[in-house]
Amino acid sequence: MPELAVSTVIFTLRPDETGAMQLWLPAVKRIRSPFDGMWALPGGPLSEEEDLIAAASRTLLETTGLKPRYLEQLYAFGSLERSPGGRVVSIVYWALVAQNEIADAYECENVSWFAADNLPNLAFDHNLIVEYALSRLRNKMEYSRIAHGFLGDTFTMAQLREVYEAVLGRALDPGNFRREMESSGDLVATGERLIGTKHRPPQLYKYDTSVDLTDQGALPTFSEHSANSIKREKTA
Amino acid sequence: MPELAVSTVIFTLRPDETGAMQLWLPAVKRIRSPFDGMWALPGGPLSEEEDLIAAASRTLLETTGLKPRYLEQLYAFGSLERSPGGRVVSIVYWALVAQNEIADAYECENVSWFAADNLPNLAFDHNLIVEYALSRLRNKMEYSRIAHGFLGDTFTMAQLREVYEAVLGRALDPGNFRREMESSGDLVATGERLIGTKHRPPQLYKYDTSVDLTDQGALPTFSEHSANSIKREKTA
DNA sequence: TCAAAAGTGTTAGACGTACACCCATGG
DNA sequence: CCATGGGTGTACGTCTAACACTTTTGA
Repeated sequence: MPELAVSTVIFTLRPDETGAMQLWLPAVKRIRSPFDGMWALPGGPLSEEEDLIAAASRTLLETTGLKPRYLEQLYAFGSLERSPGGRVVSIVYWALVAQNEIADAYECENVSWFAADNLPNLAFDHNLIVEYALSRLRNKMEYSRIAHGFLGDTFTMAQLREVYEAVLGRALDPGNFRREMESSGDLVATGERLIGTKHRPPQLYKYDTSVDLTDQGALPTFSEHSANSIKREKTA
Repeated sequence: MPELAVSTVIFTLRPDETGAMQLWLPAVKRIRSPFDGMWALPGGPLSEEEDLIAAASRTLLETTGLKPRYLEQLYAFGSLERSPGGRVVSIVYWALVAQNEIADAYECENVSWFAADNLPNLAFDHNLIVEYALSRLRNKMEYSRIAHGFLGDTFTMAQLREVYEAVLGRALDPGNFRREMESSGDLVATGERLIGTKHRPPQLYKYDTSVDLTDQGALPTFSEHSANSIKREKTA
């Protein structure tokens, strides 16, 4: 019977040299065959007494020291050729974590973070999997409110917009973006302002977690921070 | 290690008493514990030497005698409680077949078709799975061209519209629908007309299979009849 | 000639996009 | 008072929904 594993693509945003936000993800170094020494997505075999999402969440905790702000199943990969030396079916999840929550302690010899657009050759079909996770992330960014998975509990409109811009890879009109977000009903102004900027102090917002719709499919509900919400999805 | 199975939700459209199209799907009668005697989604354990999608396709062939016109992975279900008596992880696919292709021979004591909105209690969590498959079908109907998975090679604009109306559960404006479909570039007029109606004979169309885009994720490509195509997805 | 569906035309409103402009703060 | 981003106003083009209307067939 085929072996069953769970892996997770974990995204966060980090500023690059110019200050622009960029997607990063962690990989772990393999310490046995096949692909010994190569970087791979964090994960491992599914144990008998563990839920799929629990396995993904545990993997994430072990790799980053974090609880995810968003976690969703991506796809089950099971083609015959994907693992030399033995059939493996991998159920892959993808997750968002906030940059400011990442414990530096977890950056070590066996765990390393890479820019998503500058990955090394990964083990197995993991480069393909990351590409697919990226497309899902970008797609979902357009119609759901997952963006705050990258952010702290409060944030300015500009910070929120930077998340969208980094993920979608294009500039957005600040005025239109503001109106769109405000009319969505998902945001609540905290009344406080961010001070210390060298310009007009921006309003701080948080997400409205009171009205937390789940998907129409009513299925992969994840609510670590009530992160989920769906209007409609356009996927593959 | 958990057992690994593949199941498939197979949709087709049948006219009800009033002539309106309705979604139907086949179930198979279980002949062993657990849930002995209950109806369940067609499927079975994944063998060592079989691709996931091949297993789904085989299941479908055994149940309906058909090759699917559309086939896509739905979700991997793996909660601990879903199968009394032993952990089972099910990777579920969903499929579309054309009504006129279904061989009646496959309707027997152990395989029966049900209206999707009038299902019996199914084994395991299969009612939940069908609900999820339905939401995915409805959602995907709005932005992709899967509709012809229910139809023969040629069809009239009205037949195509009936598919949309049945799946989405609402009436669509014939004029606007026509323009939308024509401007999509996916349809080609065959030049022939359907005769024998008691009104003006409608144009017959087929799908343009020359321009067959795959999804942006570039992943679950299925092209039994070049059925795939994606613009954007909105899902859970 | 009538019914019924095929197929075309037209219009009003919603919505997205672009961009001009004022506001509030630090330096 | 200037630079900078925060925040607001507005107008134009496109898309969509609604519906009137003409066309072509069978009966």
